[in-house]
Amino acid sequence: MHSELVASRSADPRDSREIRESRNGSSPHLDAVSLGIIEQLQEDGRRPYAAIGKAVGLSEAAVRQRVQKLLDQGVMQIVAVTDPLTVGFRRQAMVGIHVEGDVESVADALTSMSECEYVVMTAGSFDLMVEIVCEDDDHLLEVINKRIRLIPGVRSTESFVYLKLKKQTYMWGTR
Amino acid sequence: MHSELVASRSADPRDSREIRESRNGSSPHLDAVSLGIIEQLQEDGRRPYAAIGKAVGLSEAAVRQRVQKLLDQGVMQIVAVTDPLTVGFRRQAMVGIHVEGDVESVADALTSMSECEYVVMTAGSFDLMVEIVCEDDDHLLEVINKRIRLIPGVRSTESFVYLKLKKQTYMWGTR
DNA sequence: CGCCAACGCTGCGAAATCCGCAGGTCTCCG
DNA sequence: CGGAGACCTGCGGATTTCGCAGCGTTGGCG
Repeated sequence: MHSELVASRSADPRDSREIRESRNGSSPHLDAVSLGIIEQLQEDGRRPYAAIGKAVGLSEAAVRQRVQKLLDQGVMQIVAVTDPLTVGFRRQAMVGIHVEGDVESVADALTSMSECEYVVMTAGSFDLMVEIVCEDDDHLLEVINKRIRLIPGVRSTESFVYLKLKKQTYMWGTR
Repeated sequence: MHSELVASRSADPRDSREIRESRNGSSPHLDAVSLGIIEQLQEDGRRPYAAIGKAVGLSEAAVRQRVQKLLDQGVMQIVAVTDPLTVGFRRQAMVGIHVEGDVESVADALTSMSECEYVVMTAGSFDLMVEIVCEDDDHLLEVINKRIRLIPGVRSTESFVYLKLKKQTYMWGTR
């Protein structure tokens, strides 16, 4: 929690916009303060705005506005996460997919399936990796054989059924 | 508040404890009400307790106590999640691991590494799958070659570098 | 150069939420 | 029967959230 983000000079929040952190060069420009806010919320998604403000050096209202914007922009979401196996979804699997043709369209088809929790395009022996959450074996079998394999462009798949989730964190930057 | 004799079944929250949902047979017993609470918080991690209470049929205080317990027990956590690529972590990869000997001990070693975001034991051609979040290529290379491969029991690894995260949700049960 | 709109932060009451606690019910034992 | 434990409700007081007005800075433009 002692994030020394705010050093001497940049004590004034208004400087932060111009800092242009070297690490992020991607789409939505996130300055050090927003990163700090995200970090706070990764530790506790319900932390009060005032407490976050104290940690990053901003007023309560400013934090609230920033959080709202981050949420609206889709940069982050504040949610409850669980181990699905604990909550009653008994079968989970990671599925690697080989694609021929347009990878993106296959990815989109997978994205629209509610059982696909996580879809990512990769480099390596698979073109796509998908995490699937199901109620039971029948459900899993149906999803893989009767739905995923029928998507145009899917050449073959390989499944890795989850036996035990050992770790699941959301604390980037906190380390 | 006399005990409404036949309150249309399970309208009384106290019934829920005995229902013993058939779907979950796992460790911490989650009844239908707690599942409902989790569902609410998966939609919005900051939803007020009173609103959740109204949705699941419980008082504000009761919801608060349940949420606290779920948090304490580690059944769920309320956090901000982002696309790491947006937040400045430029290299991410899924790594499949072949293990000889005790899988659990290798899993524990991986779990203690801060770069490992997600560790799961699987059935299939890999024994373990790990998601790794890094700052850049050098960092990723170091983690894979100089740390993971040196863990006793790791026979070989295969990496899938992330090109693009297409979907990421936390809405089990909401569907 | 000066004007003005856009943006982001602060400060401040009012309203809503959170929090701790006392009290009641039900169940499970010895 | 009596008591411990689990869980819920209700209720004030403390805290937080929310909306809005005000202000300084930035950047476009005549």
